Amino acid sequence: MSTHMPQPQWLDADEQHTWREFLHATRLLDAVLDRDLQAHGLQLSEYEIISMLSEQPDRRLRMSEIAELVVQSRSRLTHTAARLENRGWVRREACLGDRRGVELVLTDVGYAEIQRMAPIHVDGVRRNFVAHLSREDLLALGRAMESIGSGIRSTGVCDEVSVAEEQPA
Amino acid sequence: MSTHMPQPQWLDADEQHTWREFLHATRLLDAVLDRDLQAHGLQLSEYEIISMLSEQPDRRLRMSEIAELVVQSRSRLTHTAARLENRGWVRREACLGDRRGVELVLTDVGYAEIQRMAPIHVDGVRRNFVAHLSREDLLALGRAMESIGSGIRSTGVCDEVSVAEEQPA
DNA sequence: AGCATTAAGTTTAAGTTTCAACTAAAGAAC
DNA sequence: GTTCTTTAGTTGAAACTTAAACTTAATGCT
Repeated sequence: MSTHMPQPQWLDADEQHTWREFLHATRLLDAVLDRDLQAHGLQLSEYEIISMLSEQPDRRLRMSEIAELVVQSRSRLTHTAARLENRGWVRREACLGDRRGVELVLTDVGYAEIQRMAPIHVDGVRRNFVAHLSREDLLALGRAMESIGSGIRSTGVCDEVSVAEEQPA
Repeated sequence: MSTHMPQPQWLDADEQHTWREFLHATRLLDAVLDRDLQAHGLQLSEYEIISMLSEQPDRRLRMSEIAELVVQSRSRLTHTAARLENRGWVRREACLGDRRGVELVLTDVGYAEIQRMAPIHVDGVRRNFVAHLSREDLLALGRAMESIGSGIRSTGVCDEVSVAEEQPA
């Protein structure tokens, strides 16, 4: 190492290329998946929340757990939950054992809704994502993303969007 | 029910796992990269625009070209460009040859700004993304993302967020 | 040429997300 | 058992993004 990182260590051609394509592809992917759901009146970020709930045995999850799972700030989740609640797809319930806590519960209407959406969404994921990966690549990608994810979680997105230390100037 | 698509073809365990990790990792990645830039007063989406401009030989690009490159709606780009213009980092110029067109030009101040940001951003990309990929995985990922990207571009994000046909009911 | 259509950008309002401040409860320290 | 700190979640305003309507110019068609 050095006293202070003289060079920022640029990306080489392959690294740069992969990063570019990755960024661009993820943006496009988000856009199409979102658009397909929006055509049925639901945002991808809302879908993700409901989807998480639907997979729980009791169809309920604490706000803070959801926030971590879907990588949203607590504040954002509060607002989104309010919207979903207004549509009658989820319900807020006090959390037994921790009186600060709130659980989001998927209603029957909400459950029906996700059942209806899921095939549409999955089809989009298959056509736009899975279909382009060989089995081998699929597995390698899974491992890579796992590693990237845990790397970030460990070095801290911290809370919310986290406070980065300001450089000493 | 219809004659079409009897089963939606669910994802198998590997596919599901990879998709989950992918979605989660990309969200985290976006969050950390954005946070690192925000600490210096710039959003990732703004950075991307300026970065594209800085790579052009004449540091200029048409609005519509930028919009495609960074996958933003034209409207969003108009607003963002206005913000950047207010900070003095870009300038709007009429487009010779097409009087509807507008070009965004990176100012010297904007150029200096991106020079300052680039090392920070690249460092984040390296630590949180590149560092987790073997050379082999890196290349495979590059190819896969290329394929995903062109797949989506061909089947149409279309314009803006595109209009999906409503199902016949 | 003359009219319809498409493309490039902008605008305004509505919708969503972020940011910072806030309430309330749980844990820790003493 | 207070007091201090941390955690959970909400709130309201500001910032940003989206959606739809609109302006202007380029293209196509006849």
